[in-house]
Amino acid sequence: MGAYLQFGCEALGDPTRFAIFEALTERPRAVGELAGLFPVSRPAVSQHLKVLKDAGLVKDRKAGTRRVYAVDPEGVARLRKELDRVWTDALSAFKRAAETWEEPHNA
Amino acid sequence: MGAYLQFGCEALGDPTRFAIFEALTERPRAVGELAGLFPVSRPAVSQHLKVLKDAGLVKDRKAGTRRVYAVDPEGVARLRKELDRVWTDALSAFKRAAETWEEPHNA
DNA sequence: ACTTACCGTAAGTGAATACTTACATACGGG
DNA sequence: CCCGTATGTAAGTATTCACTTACGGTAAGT
Repeated sequence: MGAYLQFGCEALGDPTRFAIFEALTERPRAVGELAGLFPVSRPAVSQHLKVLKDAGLVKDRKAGTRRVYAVDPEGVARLRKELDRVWTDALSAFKRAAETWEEPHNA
Repeated sequence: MGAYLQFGCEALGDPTRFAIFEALTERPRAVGELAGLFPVSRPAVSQHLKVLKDAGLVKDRKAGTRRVYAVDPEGVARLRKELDRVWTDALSAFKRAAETWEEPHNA
């Protein structure tokens, strides 16, 4: 019953952006600190963070002149739940087709 | 601890490709059948299926003149496990930073 | 054998997007 | 105040990548 959901899997599609998110799963970090971890410019990191934030996967907080980003547990839980549904459907589809693997349904 | 993994999250980054994968979580389908479900050409579907197959998320089987694709439970389980680690890290990072996040101690 | 159905791949095109540099803004320290 | 730090945004570029059409190849039906 897909329809197409955008929930945030797109946000993790880019390797650099995924790596930035993964760095935030270690601890909250400022933008400049993140930029030092990857071979991209600081503005590029800012743009990736914007995508992650729009997807609800991270949130930010002002700390003096710096801006600290951290994972947003709410968005993370939501994405996890959506994906868990997909994985469950996938595995149940496999079990269901395990024996009828011989006859594909046609349209 | 990162390094950057490619495990297959990229494969689900594209909406069309994700929808194709989701269609396979319902039941195994032939290429032509999948192409009938989305407003893209059949070769486009073939290319998406190649990406999904290279990521280990689907497998294929010849059935006469048709080729039937189905979810690969092994690759699905692997991706699920990897992502579960990420989600776990994310939530534990949140709990660890929960106290220092809300109210910065005024000084 | 000829034909039809089904599919993968090659090649080329167009659009999405990740990246850069340049600029404007907010904060804190001297 | 002035200055250095830290960041977001704008604008432009370049590269990725999703898509199409064209073609070749295989399997089944007649």
